[in-house]
Amino acid sequence: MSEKITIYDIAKKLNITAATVSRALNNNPKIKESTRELVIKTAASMNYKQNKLALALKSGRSNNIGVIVPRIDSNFFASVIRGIEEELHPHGYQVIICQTHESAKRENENLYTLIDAQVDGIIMSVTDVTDENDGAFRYVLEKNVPLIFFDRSKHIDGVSSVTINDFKGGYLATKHLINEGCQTIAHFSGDQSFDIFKNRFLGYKQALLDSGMTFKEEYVIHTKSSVEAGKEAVDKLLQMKTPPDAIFSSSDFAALGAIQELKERNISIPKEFCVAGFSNEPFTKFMELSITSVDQSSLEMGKMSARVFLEQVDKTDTIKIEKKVVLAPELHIRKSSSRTNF
Amino acid sequence: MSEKITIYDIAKKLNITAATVSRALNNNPKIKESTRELVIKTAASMNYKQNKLALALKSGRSNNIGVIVPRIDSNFFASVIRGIEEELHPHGYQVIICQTHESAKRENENLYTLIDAQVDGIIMSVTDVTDENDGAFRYVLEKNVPLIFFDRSKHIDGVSSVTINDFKGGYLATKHLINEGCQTIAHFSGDQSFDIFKNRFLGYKQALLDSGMTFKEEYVIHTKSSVEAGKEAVDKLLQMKTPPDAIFSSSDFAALGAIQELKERNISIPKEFCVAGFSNEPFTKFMELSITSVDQSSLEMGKMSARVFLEQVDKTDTIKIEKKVVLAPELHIRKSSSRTNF
DNA sequence: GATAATTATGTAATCGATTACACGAAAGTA
DNA sequence: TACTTTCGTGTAATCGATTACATAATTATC
Repeated sequence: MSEKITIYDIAKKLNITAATVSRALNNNPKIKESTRELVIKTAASMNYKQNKLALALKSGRSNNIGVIVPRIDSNFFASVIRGIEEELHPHGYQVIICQTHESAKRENENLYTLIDAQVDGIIMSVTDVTDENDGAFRYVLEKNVPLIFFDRSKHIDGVSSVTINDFKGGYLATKHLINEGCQTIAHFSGDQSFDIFKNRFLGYKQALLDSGMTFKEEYVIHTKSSVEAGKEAVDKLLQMKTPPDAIFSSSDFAALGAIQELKERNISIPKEFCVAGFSNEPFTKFMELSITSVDQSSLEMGKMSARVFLEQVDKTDTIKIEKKVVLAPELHIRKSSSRTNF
Repeated sequence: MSEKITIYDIAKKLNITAATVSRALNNNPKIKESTRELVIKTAASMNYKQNKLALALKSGRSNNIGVIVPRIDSNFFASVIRGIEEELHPHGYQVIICQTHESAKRENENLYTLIDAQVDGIIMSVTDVTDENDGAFRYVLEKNVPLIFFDRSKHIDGVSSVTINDFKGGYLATKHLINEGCQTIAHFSGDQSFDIFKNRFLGYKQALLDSGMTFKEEYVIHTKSSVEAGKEAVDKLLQMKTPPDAIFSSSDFAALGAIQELKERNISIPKEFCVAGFSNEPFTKFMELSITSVDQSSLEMGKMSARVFLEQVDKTDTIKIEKKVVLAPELHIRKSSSRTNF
C-alpha cells in the first residue's frame, strides 16, 4: 500500500516547512517563484494528493451536497439528480444521495445525517407535508446550510424552491382535451396535500370554467400514482350515469392504467375517449398508443436547483435570499388524445 | 446561526477535559458511571452533534462510498444505486454518485476525485474497456480502497465483481424463441468489447447449436442500445434472401425499435415474428404488446455489491480477497414472443 | 555603508475528535 | 500504617492542511 504523502513529507524532503509547501501549492503570492516551482515539481514526483478531509475540517466546507428524494429509481428523480450532478461537478461538488421511501421519519433522519456530515447544502423533494420534521428543517436553517426544494415544496421562510408551473400544466392539458372536442373531462388527482397535485387540479378546473364547461366534483377521482389505481378509477367512472369521454390524469402511471382498462372494454382511443397524463415518463412515448403528457423538464429542474444552491452557498453572511423559480411546463401531444394530428 | 457545539464546550461547562467527554460519549469503560451520565445529559441539552469531518480525519474513514455509473437516469443504474443505498444506509455509509457519460476521461477523473475525497470504497460499472485508466485503477488499489465492479466488469487482480450470468440469459432467451417454433433467429449484439454483450452473444450461439440449428454470422447485427438502431437493424434483416423470423436483442430499446419497425410493415407479432430483449426495462411490461425480456435483478445486484464492499472494508490488512458473484438471470416471457401463453 | 522597505520563510495556533501515557485518588492487602 | 492495585481523569500528541504573526533574508534608498 502506498504511503500517504502529506505536505510535511514534501517539506522534510526539501528542508523547508509545511507552511511554505502549503503556500506554494495554493498560489499564495508571498513566495519565491523558484521555491514554488520546486515544491510543485517535488509534489508531483512524490505523487502528492491533498487530503480533502483535512481541508474540509479546517475550512468547514465538505464540498459535498446532499440530495434527498423519495426514491431514486424513478425516471423523474433520477433525471433531476442527473441535472444536479452535471451542474455541480464542474464546481468540485460531490452529490450524496438519500432516499426516504415517502417516510417522514427517514426524511428527518436523512436531514440530520447530512448536516452532521457537514454537507454544504441540501436539495430535496419533500416527502410529506406533515409538520413532523419542522425541527429538522429548523436545524438545517440554523446551521446556515442552503436548503432548496424542488418539485414537491413546503412553505418555509428562507428556503428556496424550483418547481414547474403545475397549474399551467393542468390547464394546458385540459384545454387541449377540450380543443379535441371532449365534452366531459374527468380528473385523476393525486394527494391534494401536495401543492403540485393541488395546482394541477386547479389548472384543470380553471380550464373547464374558462371554456364555459361545468365543473363537477364527482368527475374528480383521488388516485395513487399507479397503473392499478388508474384501472380502478376508470371502472368507477364508467359506472356513472353520464360517464366522461376524457381524463386528465395527474400521473402518467394512472393514465396508463386508464388506457389499459379502456382498451379492455373495447373503447376506442382517441376516437371515443381521450387521455392525457403528467410527467412525460419515457414509456409514454414508447407505447404503440403513445400517451399525451405534460413534461416537467426534470433535467432542467435539477440544473436550476443546483444553480440556486451555487448562488446561495457563498453568501451565508448576507441576508438570506429566498428564491422561487418556476419553470414552464410543456405539453407533449400524442396519440392518446389527438384526433387530428395522427 | 447556532454556535457549533464541540466536546470542548461540554468540557468547559462541566469543568472537565475534552478527553473525558470523548470517553463518556464513546462508551469507553474507564469512566465513572456518574460522569458518563452527566456528560451524556449535558451533551444532549447543549444539542451537541459529533463533527464527522474531524472524526473522518482522525480515523481516516469518511463513511462515504463512491458509485460511478455511465449515467444515473437509466432504470438499470438507478435501481442498482437504490440497492446500494438501501444496503449501506443502515451501516452509516453515505453514497456519492458520479457519472461518466461513457467517457474514459471522466471515469478516470471520477476515480481520482473519489479517492482524494477519501471514500471508503468504490462500486462501479466500467465505461470503457480501454486500458487508458489503468493508472487510476492502480491508484485505487494502492490506497487499499475496496473496488467492486458490477454489470460491466474488467479483469483486474484484487477487484471483486457482481454480475449476472449473461451467457445464461442469452441462452434462455434464445432457447425460448426456439421452443416457440422460430426457425431463424437473429441477434442484435451490443459492443462486443464488453463481456456482458459478448456473453449474451455466446449464450445465443450455444442455444442454437444445442438445438441443432445452424449459426450464421450474417444474422448477428451490431446495434447500439437505441430504438433507432433497432429499426435500422430490422430494415437490414428484412432485405436478406432468407429473413429471420425472430430476434434476440441484447437491448430492450433495440428490441422496441425492432417491434415498431415490424408493425410498420404489418408483420404480425408474435404470430409471424418473435422478439425478445434484455434488461427488463419497465416499459417492456407496460406496452400493449409487452416485450419478453431477461431480467438483470438490478436491485439485488446493487445490494450484493454493497455486501461485498462491507465484507472487504474491514479487512484491509489481510490478504485481499477477490470475490466474483454471479447472479442468475430470469427470463420474463411476454406477448412479443409467446405464441401459446397469451 | 547604514537604514528602511520589501519579500520570503518559519513558528505555532487552529479546525474537532481520539487515545497512549502519566498521574493522583481511592480501595484493597498485609 | 505502609504498600500495592485499581480506577478515573488529565496532558499532550495526532490526523493534514491553512494562516496570522513573527522573524530572517534580501533589496531599495539616501
